[in-house]
Amino acid sequence: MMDGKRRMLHDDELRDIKKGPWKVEEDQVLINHVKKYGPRDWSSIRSRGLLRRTGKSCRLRWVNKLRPDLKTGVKFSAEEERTVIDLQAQFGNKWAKIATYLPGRTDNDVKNFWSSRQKRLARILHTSTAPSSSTKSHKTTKHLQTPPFDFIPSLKAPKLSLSREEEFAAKSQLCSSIETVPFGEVVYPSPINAVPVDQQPCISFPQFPILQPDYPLLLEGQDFFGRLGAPSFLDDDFGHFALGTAQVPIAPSFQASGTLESHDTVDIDSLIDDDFPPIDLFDQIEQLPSPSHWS
DNA sequence: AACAGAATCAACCGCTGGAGG
DNA sequence: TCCTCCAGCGGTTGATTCTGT
Repeated sequence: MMDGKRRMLHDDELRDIKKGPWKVEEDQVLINHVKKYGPRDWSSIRSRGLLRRTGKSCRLRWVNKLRPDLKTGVKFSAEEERTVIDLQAQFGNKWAKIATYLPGRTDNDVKNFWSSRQKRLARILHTSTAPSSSTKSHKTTKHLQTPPFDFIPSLKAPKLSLSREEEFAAKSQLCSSIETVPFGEVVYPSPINAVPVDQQPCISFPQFPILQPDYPLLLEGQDFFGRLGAPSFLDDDFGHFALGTAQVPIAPSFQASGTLESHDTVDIDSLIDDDFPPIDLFDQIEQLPSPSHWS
């Protein structure tokens, strides 16, 4: 419990703290501090009266904005996107860790990129599942029948901080649940079916391979859902994630459409950036059988 | 041109863990 | 051992910019 005097001092300090956008002069002070002392002793900046910012705020400003090696104003390249998606699958939302693999990018950059992507994809899926609520005539949604995506909002990411045992248990549960997915039969290309359980696509999700151009279609389908934000896409629980991974319906859908064969390939870069996810995806989903035909 | 909605960005907040007294 | 301080991290929010209608 603080005594009154110290409490008052604390409140005064709080009142004296400046927040909000940084001015050029403040930046200059901060840069000068770093030049003199290095990127440390952030709280001394305020205690010595140089700035009315908290040490925390100073550090953040330096790390996210003033550091000389930052790629400010440069959009994420396709390669960087791939890296983030891959590493997010490996490490989960460890943005700082992921950022260390991306020169010139901060954890904030990565985090913003990811959340922006999640929002976009969630919106795309939501739009595709609620055609009546949209007044916009979108070429991919206007004909949409009742899509089998009602389960998606209940998806949850695997907790990537799981212990190896927990992860294995979750993976096992995930694989065993595949058979109950309400999309009917699961069709995997035989090479995938041939691999051991713990290497089948439904569970290798967080570790999908470094992508190459002309990657096989069905692995692409798998990767597509990785791109949807695996493993935290729409952020729910791992058990339902089996449904959410939904490489399950996609592969049969592509096959059923008769437009693509399992050995077909797609240009991976076409799935990234502005056109990702491929808008045609929903045309494929559209062709899925209605729930009354599932059994 | 005006507006709405989406996307992006910057900054804050709360929490955690480590170091040091 | 406990307490305090600090650095760092992830989540969230609000402002600004962009884009489509």
